[in-house]
Amino acid sequence: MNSRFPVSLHILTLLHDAKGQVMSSEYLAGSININPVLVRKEIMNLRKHGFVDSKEGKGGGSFLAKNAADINLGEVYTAVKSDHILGQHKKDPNPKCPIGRQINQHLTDLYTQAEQALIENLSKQTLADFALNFN
Amino acid sequence: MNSRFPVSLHILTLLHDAKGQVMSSEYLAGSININPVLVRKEIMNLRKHGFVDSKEGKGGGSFLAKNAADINLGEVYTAVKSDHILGQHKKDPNPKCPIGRQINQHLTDLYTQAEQALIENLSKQTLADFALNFN
DNA sequence: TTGTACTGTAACAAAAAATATTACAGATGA
DNA sequence: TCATCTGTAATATTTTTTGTTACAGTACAA
Repeated sequence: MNSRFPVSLHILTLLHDAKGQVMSSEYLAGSININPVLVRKEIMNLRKHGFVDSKEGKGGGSFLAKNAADINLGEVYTAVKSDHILGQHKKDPNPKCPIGRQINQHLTDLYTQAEQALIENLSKQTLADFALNFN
Repeated sequence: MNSRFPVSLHILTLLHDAKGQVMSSEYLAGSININPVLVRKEIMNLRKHGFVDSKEGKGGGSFLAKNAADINLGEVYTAVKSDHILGQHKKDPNPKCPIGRQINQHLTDLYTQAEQALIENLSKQTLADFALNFN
């Protein structure tokens, strides 16, 4: 499992905390303790989804593009996730086995509904709620 | 993300389908299309949790140790999961940053409740229900 | 108009995690 | 007593994730 979700949430929390001030990838990376290039990549994704925006050039950096109360954690999760939460299944089970032949379809169905429950739970909380935890 | 959950579920489904007959790790591995040693390791874990049992020696193999209707998928997930579903967070964010200093605790809290929702959803379905999908 | 400090992005390297392989002792049945 | 399994360790390979280096392009500011 990669750490894109926690990294994204960390970035968003920092940007929220910055109250509109632009933050450099260098600074964000310093708080998270990862490479600035990874931060910039993650920010590209967050931008693509409309959560943040950024300014190039001297004095540039990034900032929240919408109100923290309008970003829910289910959306953040969705924006970040790539493969199935329950573990990617083998692409090529044995087609000669009646179970092997059908398992991927049924796993996909199972994952889809389980993931939906996860997302619904995360969606109950906004970035603003989450940031409220910090003092 | 490893594929322990789908592998475990695949094994359990095959054993259920076998209706009590012992199945060799070789056969199971053949349906899943992975290495038999991995199957045996996964079976050790499923055994430890009381889902299956196995017989050594010639003609040996494994079989379900309880009724499929008494194994729910939430339990299977719990038996198999190692790290956090939402991605493990960095162990060492910057302690000098007020956000970095506290984020891990809050991520853990968030994960715990989100994972709970996932498990509750999975628990609605038993192995018997899942196996019913196959024909 | 030139230097400085950023972003965006690609290409490559290193580290970590997952999976596969080999090997073999011990159990069990025929 | 042979053949066929499990259980398990040790090691190798592959894949995924993360880090690093590099540099073009943008914007501000002296």
